[in-house]
Amino acid sequence: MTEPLPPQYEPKSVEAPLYQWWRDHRRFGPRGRGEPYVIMMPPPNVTAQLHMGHGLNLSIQDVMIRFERMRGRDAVWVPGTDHAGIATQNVVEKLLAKEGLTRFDVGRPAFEERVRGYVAETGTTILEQIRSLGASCDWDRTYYTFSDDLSRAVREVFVSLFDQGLIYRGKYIINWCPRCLTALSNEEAEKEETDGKIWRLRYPLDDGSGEVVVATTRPETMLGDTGVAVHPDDDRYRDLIGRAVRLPLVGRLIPIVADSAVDPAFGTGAVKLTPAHDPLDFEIAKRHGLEAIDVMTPDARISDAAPERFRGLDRFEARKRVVAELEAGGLLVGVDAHRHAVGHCYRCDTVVEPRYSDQWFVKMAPLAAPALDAYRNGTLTFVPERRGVEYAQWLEGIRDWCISRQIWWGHRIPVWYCDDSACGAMTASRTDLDRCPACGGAARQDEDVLDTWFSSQLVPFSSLGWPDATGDLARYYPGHALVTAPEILFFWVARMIMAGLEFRAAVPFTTIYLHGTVRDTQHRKMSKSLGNGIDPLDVVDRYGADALRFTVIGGLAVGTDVILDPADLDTSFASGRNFANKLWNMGRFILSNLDGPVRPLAGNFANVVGRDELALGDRWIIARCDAAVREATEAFEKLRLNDAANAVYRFLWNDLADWYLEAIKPRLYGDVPGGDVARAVVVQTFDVALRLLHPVMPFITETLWKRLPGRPDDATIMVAPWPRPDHRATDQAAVDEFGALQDIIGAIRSIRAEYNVQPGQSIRATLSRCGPNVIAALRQQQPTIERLAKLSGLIVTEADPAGAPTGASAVLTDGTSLTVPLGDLIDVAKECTRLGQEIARLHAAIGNQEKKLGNEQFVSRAPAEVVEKEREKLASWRDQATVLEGKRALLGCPP
RNA sequence: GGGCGAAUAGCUCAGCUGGUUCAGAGCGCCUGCCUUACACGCAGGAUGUCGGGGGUUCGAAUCCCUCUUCGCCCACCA
Repeated sequence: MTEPLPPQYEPKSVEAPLYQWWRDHRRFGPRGRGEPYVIMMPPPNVTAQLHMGHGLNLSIQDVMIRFERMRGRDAVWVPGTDHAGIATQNVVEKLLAKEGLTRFDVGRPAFEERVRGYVAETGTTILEQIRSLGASCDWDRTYYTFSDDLSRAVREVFVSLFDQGLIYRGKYIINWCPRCLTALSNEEAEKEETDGKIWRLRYPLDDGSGEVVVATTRPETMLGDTGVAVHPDDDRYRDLIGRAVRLPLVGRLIPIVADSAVDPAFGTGAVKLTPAHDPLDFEIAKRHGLEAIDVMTPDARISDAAPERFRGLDRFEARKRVVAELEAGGLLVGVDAHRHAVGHCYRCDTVVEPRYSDQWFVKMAPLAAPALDAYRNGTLTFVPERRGVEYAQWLEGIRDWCISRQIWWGHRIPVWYCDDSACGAMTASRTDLDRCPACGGAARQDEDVLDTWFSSQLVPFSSLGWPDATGDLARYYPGHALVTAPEILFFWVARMIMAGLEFRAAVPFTTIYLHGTVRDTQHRKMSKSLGNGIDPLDVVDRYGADALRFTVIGGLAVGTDVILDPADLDTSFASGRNFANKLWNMGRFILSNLDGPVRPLAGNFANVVGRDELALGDRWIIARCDAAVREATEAFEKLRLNDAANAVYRFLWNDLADWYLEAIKPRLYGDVPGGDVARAVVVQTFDVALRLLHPVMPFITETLWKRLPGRPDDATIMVAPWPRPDHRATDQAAVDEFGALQDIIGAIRSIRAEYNVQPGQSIRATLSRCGPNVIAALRQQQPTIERLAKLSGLIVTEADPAGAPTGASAVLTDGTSLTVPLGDLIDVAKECTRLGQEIARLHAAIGNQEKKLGNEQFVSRAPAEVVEKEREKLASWRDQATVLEGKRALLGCPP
């Protein structure tokens, strides 16, 4: 690794050897050292390749991990799991396509084996992809839905909850996806505001003496009506309670019941009851002993329970047909537009059908209570904070969790039923059964599988060897942070917390960092189906992992979305790409100028090189570097990763590269003495900056850092100590003096540009009215000023600029007067205008300031400090204006 | 319908506890430079009634109210 750096920054040639080296050395970080710091790895999508969301997620996590490791903690990733939701569905569909199968070709156990194999295969690839982003995960196994550990844990948990009576089975209205042919949890049925209609239907009384008008948004369900409900206090219907109506189209006689769940103000105040297809109807019907008639097949066609002419019709077809027939029969009173929330399947977006069905549930209230406490007592920290409110609200209103699914992959429910109907025992078991434990007869396992999140919620401990409580579990549980997208706050995060509290008596992590979504310029979520995605590996290929990481981290305020333009990668990733290149070239420049002796600095910036040997620029860059250490450290600690990244960026580019490196060139080249000190300082500050930046840009920083002098071959920045602030570096005088120098150089450069002075053309400048205390300092910096402002000569004088030659001029904030004689380049009229504008600007500011200070209220009420500062400002501006007016007079400008 | 955010340069966004980094950054734009680390660069520059209106305050991009517009979460009013 000691060959000279290639002149061109080539991401691949930087990343490939390091990646290999990290892997060979298994040196991503310490193991078993210090206090552990654990980040839960969210589900990597094993279906094909990472998407930009993963790129973002992995970058954030890796920054946190690397930061902690450098601070001496044993930071690890706990492998997450691929869940059987959208991701595994994709896996399965790919597998089916690959093997030319249809979903019904395969028996469950055999099929699970194949899924398992495929996942293991692609999982390895995904690991490689994850690492190519620079992610320092040092685990080498995949942990997926069908791993044996997880299967064991699932049974353990299921049986435990079952034995406590927290899992039960029953017939309830659940959300049903007619396309996936399975039950869904409430969370999986995504509500979407939809413009629909509400129909008012006429139901005649059985004796023809009148009618009830009911309102419905799903008229087709009337085929399954078994009653009509009204509010008991509703005067309009009081007399009808207990009577019966003749259900149109079907002819069934159904009762009118009174129930306070009915809102008399909504619709017509009368609700048709379809207990098999609506949760509220179901509740009401249960209270009144009404039958539930399921009029739909699993794929949402009208079933045999309905009159023959409707059978087999799709639900939406049936809706039209029912409405048409009612209208024809004069039974349609009216129809209104109605906006309401309709559930959609989160996997396939099909409209969910509420369906009466026999399913398994988890009783959530007892599990939710401790999880809510953990938030309220401050154990859990959400970043950003407001997500905690969502978390709490969800837990407060939590409903029982439907965990059974009728899909053809997943963990089977570990319950066995006795074949003998006389026995009828139902047994939950950790091991497979073939006989009924009660009567010894044949037993068969429940056909349904568990909601994927039932297993996913166990990952924080199941992946650490649970139920074995020693080893990794003892060391790494409870963990610390989870970084994920807010979409799965309820699906996954909340449930992991509940499961952790229930089975390990501790929350699995205390910090929950919820990052934003990656979107395109139209603010649409990036997705494969829309084709607006950015493949992070493509970005890595073009610009490098460091550029990708810097772009997303630097442009990411906590909890906000990241907007990237898939059509213009060059622009989207420009900040990271440019910075990577800049850093590379800074490294090349510094490393190629270390030929002379480099004296080490002890500690961060201390004094093997004596303080009196340091030049102003040295003291300044050391102070700036120390400030960057403080800023970056604080920002990382607060998880304000963008602030941290940008703080280091500013230090490296705006301070180190733009000013310090330029300032020390003569010393480095040996034109002036002090090269060894300059080398010591530049190595030291660059080293510190590389370490600060390493969490964000691991590859370039490692590559450059390893080549700094005095590094053993196997040294790695990954475990280099995190820079600490050093009070000895603080040097306000140097910051002020160097700042003045920057102002002077800036003013001269402005004049050069203003008058189009060609770079080759040498000019002179005069600084006058310098205070006696700064004049010595300025004279010392004269060569630096001349160099950076491209002057052929600089006169520094205490005198007033009286009699100064004609030239362009400016005044600095401390009242120093700058004059640049330009000979025939000068345009007196232009200069007069320029000065006039500047003076006008100052007068305006002076006017405002006088008004402000003339305000008795301000002077008496504002803190003395503030008032004093404002006075100083005013004095300085007046002084500047006076100087400029003098210059104007000298030029003979018209007043 | 309930809860919560956001609106700042052409674009994407910082601006944390009201007052010296208060109007900023990156990209884009304009002018001049291939200055031997870097043209993915250097130097200089332009651009904003900080969404509208009101209030609190000596002082508001920042705090309060209100309106407008977007967004997120939740919700069995059929």
